Order: sequence, then C-alpha cells, then structure tokens
Amino acid sequence: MSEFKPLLLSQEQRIRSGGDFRRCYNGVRAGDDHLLVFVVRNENKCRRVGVSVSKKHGNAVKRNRKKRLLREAYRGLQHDLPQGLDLVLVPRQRADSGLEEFRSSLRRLTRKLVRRLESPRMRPVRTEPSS
RNA sequence: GCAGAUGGCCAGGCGUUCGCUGCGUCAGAUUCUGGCGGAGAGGAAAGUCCGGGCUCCACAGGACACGAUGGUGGGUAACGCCCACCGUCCGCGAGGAUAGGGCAAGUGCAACAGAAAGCAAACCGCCUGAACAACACACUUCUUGGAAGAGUGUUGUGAAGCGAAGUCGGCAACGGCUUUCCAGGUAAGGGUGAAACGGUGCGGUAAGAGCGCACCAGCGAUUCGGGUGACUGAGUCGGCUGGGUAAACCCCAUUGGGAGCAAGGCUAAGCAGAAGGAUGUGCGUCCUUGGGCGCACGCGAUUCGGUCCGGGUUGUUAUUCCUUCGGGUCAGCUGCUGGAGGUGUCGAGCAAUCGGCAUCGUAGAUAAAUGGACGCCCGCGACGGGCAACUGUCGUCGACAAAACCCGGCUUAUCGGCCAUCUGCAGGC
RNA sequence: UGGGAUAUAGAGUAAUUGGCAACACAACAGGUUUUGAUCCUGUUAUUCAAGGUUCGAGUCCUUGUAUCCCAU
Repeated sequence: MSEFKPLLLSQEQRIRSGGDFRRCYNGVRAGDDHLLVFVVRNENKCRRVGVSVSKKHGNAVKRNRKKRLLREAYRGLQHDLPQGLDLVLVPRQRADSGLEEFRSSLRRLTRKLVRRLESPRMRPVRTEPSS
C-alpha cells in the first residue's frame, strides 16, 4: 500500500511550537499500556506529529532512544493515517517498550481516535472541562 | 605461576538498505526541491566545583567589612590544576596519602573520668621539726613499797572526722562535755583520660627533685658543609622544656570589578497605556523685562562589588528624568565554530611543559540532528555434546553516558580488555 | 541556562555557637474498662550517601544523590 510513497519525515511534518502542543493536549486522546496519543484536526491538509518524553523516563540517552523509536514507528505507518491531523505521542513509563509495541499501539489507537473524531462529538465536550 | 603497584591506550567491528542535520557542487526553481560528493557525540560530552578566552556594563581613589588560597621551586593565558623536591604518616616492598603558614599577639574550647585539663598551684601521699601519749633505757634529787624532774631511742597521733587525748554517764553497745589538730620540705607515686610539665639507669637526700652524671628523645643559639629554596648532615654550647586544638574565632602573606551566548548585535511583526515622585538659591551673560544659556551650591535619581567617605552621569517645571504596575512579541539572521587545535618528528628540560619544522581539516542541532531493519565476525551469559583442545543452539544480550559559545583542569559514573615498567612470595634451570 | 535552599522515627518539627538525638501526632504491644473512646507505660533513627578534620561530628570541610523554589 505504501510502496510507492517515500517514508520521509521532514521538519514540516513535525510539531515544534509550544502552542501546537497545547492545542493537541486539549484534543481527543487515547492510550494503552505503552503509548498515549493526543489528536486534533489542523487547517491545512498535512499530517504532523510531535513527541514528548518527560524526565521521568531516565537520562538524556534513554529519553532520546524513546523519541527515536516513536518517530521511527510513525515514519513506517504514516501513510496508513488520514490527512489533516496533528498527533502528539507520549510514551508510558515502561522499560520493555520496543519498536513493535509502539507500532501496534499507534495503529490501534489512531484507528480508535479517527472513529471518535468522525462520530458526533460527545467525547470532546466531555473531556474539555476535565482538562 | 600467584598476589599486587604505577602509568598509558581502546570504548565492539564490517557490509547492505530505509531515514535525519549541516557543508560543497550541479540542475530546476526562487529561498524550496532533486542528483552527486563528503562530514556528523565523549573519555568523561555529565556534575557545574574552580580558572580563563569572548561579549555587554562600570572603570579617581581610600577605609572597613566579605570570599578564596596556604611547605619550597618551577609550568601555564589562568587556576583551588599539573610536575619535581622537602617534611610527616602508612605499607615487607614497588609505592600511596597529605587544607602542610602562625597557638612565644590576643580570645575561646576540652563532655565523662580523674587529685589536677593549663597555670601553676591546691589535694591525697612521703619526710623533718615542735607538741601530746605509751613503752624501754640509763641519769639526778628526795628517800629506800616509791615519787618527781629533765634526757635518749622506738612507736603512735598529727586538718574537720567512724580523728586523737582527757573526763562524766552507762553492765555494754554507745552518748554528753572540754582541749587539740602547729611550722615547714617535696613534686618520686596517685586507678583516669585522646592528651598529665621529658624517658631509662646510677649517684644523692630526712624524703625527694635535671639536684648531679651517662645514654636517648625534643627545643633554642651557634660553627662548618650541601641545596636557588623548603630543608638537611656533622659538631659545640645552653637552660633542662613553655601541652593540644586555627576544616575554633583570629593573625600573617597572596589574591578577587559585575553579569553572562537566553551575553551582545541586526531585521521583521505587534500592542494600550496607567499611577506615583522629582524644592530651589546665588552669580555671569543675551535680548523685546519676561524668558533663554552657562557656572557654583543645594536637592532628587542612577552608577562606581557590600557599607561609609568621596567621585562620575543626569534632571531641576516639563515634547525631560526616575520608580512601580500593566500591555505586545516571544519569529528569523548573526554571534557559531580555525582554536591557549590535532598528529608526527627534532631540540631544551628529571618532569609538567616550551620552541622549531612538516602535515591534517575535524559536529554545529534548537520540542533539539547520529536512528531502524537484516547478515557475518568479536565478546558475554544460559543450556547441551566432548577426556580435552573445541563445538552446537538460544539471547526484547553489548558498560557509563549524549555536544548546546569555546577552551584548561577537578570530581563523579563506567562492561570488558590491551600494553609497558616495577615489587613481594613460591617453584624450576 | 544561571542562581538559591532543604534533607533528622511512618508524616511534621527541635537539638543554644562539636560532648547521652528531643517533642507531640500516627502505628504496634501491654495495662485501666463489662466493651469501646479517653488515660498510663513501653517499642520504633545507618541524622540523605561516601570520605576527611577531631579524643569525639546531626553540627565543621570536600564530593555526590534526591527534592523544591526563583530569574530569563
């Protein structure tokens, strides 16, 4: 399915400003044992992704490793995702999270989130005041 | 061979493929895309404990505070770092550790124990004399059952108490009263304590004591020798000694402007201001008698490391200055990597290090670039096979940890190895 | 990135310039009570870690760890 499209990940496809991150945290979210995903729609028709790893995951080497694994998982799966979304990926504090776990979690969670975005918006209204 | 000591080095390797960030070049195109080439984390990049470069601010000075350092000589841009040496301590040794100036300027501290914890004595104890008592000896007088006196020797007492002596009461245990507890010498001994005013021996003495002597340890002065110096070797003399603690205050010597690349500079975009405070006086000069300008003093603000003195700048009646609160933006470029640079070699030096020559081009990210997958080799671990060398399979297996303006150090973390020199023990020739 | 502070029983605080780590709360055990509450008694500390100075360190010095705060 994605063998014709290059698996690139350039700077335009990344979320880099604090405001964009804050907008995503107010959006729809879903998570499992390995991953937490925040999603919001954006105006232009491209996918963007941001990665956030807190200091509780260890020192700089361990944090960089998790960021790279998350970016690599997104890079392999980006053409399976719909257009016009901003994603923020936050890993859970687990030592056994590898690339395959992140890939399967990302695939399952984005499918769930897309379904929730297209259904009548009951969930976002309920999540807004709590956050 | 085993056990160590010191110094240095490496930080899994190779290949294919999909990606990431700069650079060079070419093409499209107009600041983006593509092709090609080449580059892309460390010995600690870490902690931010010191020192410097660089940038901005401030750059008359003085006094007092404050911080840091502390053997000597050298190295360095500088250092709290490094090298060499000295002293002290530890180790059989190779070696290791060392904040290592001054308690003879002053102040302070030392719980408990101990007689006593700092300035020299007091106390216990030991000794002498006097006094009192008892006993013994011999003497004198009166006199012969004996008494009195003074003497010598021995013993006992001899600072407050269960003391001594006398006397009274009581069968006794004991109780009451009276008297007395004087004058010196001595620091050998006195359980303790981390630490106690030199140690041992002989002499000496009433008892003792560096009181004297010999040796040893320590201090001071001095002579000669070695060293740039810290210091050290040998000798002589002296009084015999004056404790410890300064990572206790302190003293001495040396030294220290402030803030930091989010420094600083440029461009673009955007917004909304509000409140409060700021004293004048004199002189000179110019013109239209009301102001302008300048100077001095005063006052306000700010700055000169913290305070004071004393300076600098600025304002002093208004399109100015200062303070506080609020609003907006937080985008891009630059600084940004060629520097106290790396490697090799020669020379100086014990070394740290320095100099000459040759050669190399070696990260620049900004929610922050080095990653993913596969294969082979290496190492490790587990389970097997084999007498052994070795070999098969498996592994979310591969130390600590990632630049953020740049250097020099220090400290801390670290799987597994390699090399060189040296020491001790055991064995063989 | 720069600056500052703190760490003591389960949680909260003391420890007067170095000399036996204290207090109330909580927990546990025992006692009082018919039972419970109250009350009484007792127990519970690697003073954040390592090293040094000192006869002796919670205290002084050095290094590290963790947490919190401030500026931009």
